[in-house]
Amino acid sequence: MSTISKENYLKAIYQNLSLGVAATTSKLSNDLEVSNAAISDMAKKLSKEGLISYEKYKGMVLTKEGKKIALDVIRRHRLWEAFLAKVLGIPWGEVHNEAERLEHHSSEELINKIDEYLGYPDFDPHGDPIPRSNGNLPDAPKFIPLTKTKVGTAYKIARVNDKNTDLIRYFTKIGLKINGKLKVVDRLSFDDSLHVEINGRPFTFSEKIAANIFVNEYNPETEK
Amino acid sequence: MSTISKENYLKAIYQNLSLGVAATTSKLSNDLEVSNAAISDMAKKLSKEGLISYEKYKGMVLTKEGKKIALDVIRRHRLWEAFLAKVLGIPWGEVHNEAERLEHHSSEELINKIDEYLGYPDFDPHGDPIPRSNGNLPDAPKFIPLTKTKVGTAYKIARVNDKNTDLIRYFTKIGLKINGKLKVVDRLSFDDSLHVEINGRPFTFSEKIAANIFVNEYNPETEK
DNA sequence: CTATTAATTTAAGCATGCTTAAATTTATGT
DNA sequence: ACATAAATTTAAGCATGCTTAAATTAATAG
Ligand SMILES: [Mn+2]
Ligand SMILES: [Mn+2]
Ligand SMILES: [Mn+2]
Ligand SMILES: [Mn+2]
Repeated sequence: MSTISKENYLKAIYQNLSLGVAATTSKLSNDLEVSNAAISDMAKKLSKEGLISYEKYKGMVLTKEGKKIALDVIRRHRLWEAFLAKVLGIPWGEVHNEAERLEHHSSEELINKIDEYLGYPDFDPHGDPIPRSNGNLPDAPKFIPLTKTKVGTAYKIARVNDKNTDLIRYFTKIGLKINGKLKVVDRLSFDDSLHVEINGRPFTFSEKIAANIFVNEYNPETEK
Repeated sequence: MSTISKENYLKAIYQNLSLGVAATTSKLSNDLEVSNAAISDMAKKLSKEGLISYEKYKGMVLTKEGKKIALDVIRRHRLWEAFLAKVLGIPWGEVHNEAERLEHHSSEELINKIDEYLGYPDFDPHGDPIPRSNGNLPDAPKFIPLTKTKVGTAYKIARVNDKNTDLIRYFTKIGLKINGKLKVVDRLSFDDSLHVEINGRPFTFSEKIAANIFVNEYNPETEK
């Protein structure tokens, strides 16, 4: 049977794998903030239930069934984020934490109602794609982290990491938002910090911040 | 610390006491669908935490602190019910089950946003009063169960039991709704079943159904 | 008042999901 | 290749919230 804990493990495994990161014991231990022993323990259970494939000392991979559950949790999470932001005006930096709990406690009917209410959105407030009820992900333009951008080029914000409230509050403060424009002015080789321009105003991002912002090349044609 | 289980126990105790029913082991065992032993067990814990006062073989009573938590859970429950019904159009018979889970997983900020969004409503979709954030209950006209009504008199529906989806679906089907009008036509002494009229149409309610509908005397002055 | 029944509590045990500490396996540097 | 370090698993144990079965207390009928 699927429990809250199992849903969270499957989600964490999926999110690592989808970023090309191996779902190892220590990585998941770090992500889920539980001991390595807890991960090992749960790996056995999930494997026995056919939700992951797992061999001792190797990482974990989701089975078809496990992936289905993971995507469904992510769907519920992102729809809640979108819904809370849109209907209640909860800031995009705060919705993640609410969704983190609600995602485990909403019926399929409720989630589908939310989906319908929002007009079947493709993306959540942070630019993350919302899995459809059939388990498919909407097509999305490939984006790159700000750390891999070219100096002197303009970009469009496609996605930000949604997990840190403070960081997103800062984004709001400086006018950085999804689909907004950002120009990369300079990159300091000393620490890879980045000088950028948003709405004509200059800001400096540490490499760590830049790694949490994802962009596409800016195409003036598609803008108004 | 307060957990989901403890919130449910406190809520069940409150709801019994507020109906004048003693919160005994067997009553709570029945309400919460767990064994008597589980109730006894939890009673000790809640008592130790100062949330109820409890003596073996006597019933349980909420302390001030316990009552505060109970009212807060009920507040969250009823605001969720009202919100889901209003925003997503979820039928009033279905919202209870959703709220039963969401009530344990929403931050105070979220609940207050919902409250604000709804314009600080006094009642939920079933006519139950919504505790305010300060723990007060809104003033409400006292109502009586349909079983205690007088034959030949018209009443206004004030509240229905929200716990049975099928029953409420039936109410919807026959046009019975909160603030709607209902006339008591006859009561059969054989089984205390009730003949009523709603929108000019006749229906018969068993005593059990009648016990789950609460009304005030109908006052044509206050109606349009 | 007492015998029987009903209600409640106690006892023992189980599943889940954690923990820390010890043991084991794998990876790495020389 | 081999010693050491890092990662992982195993072992033992704990808290929560249940269960069933046995023991105890309270209520009730005669
Ligand atoms: Mn999120
Ligand atoms: Mn998001
Ligand atoms: Mn309800
Ligand atoms: Mn209700």
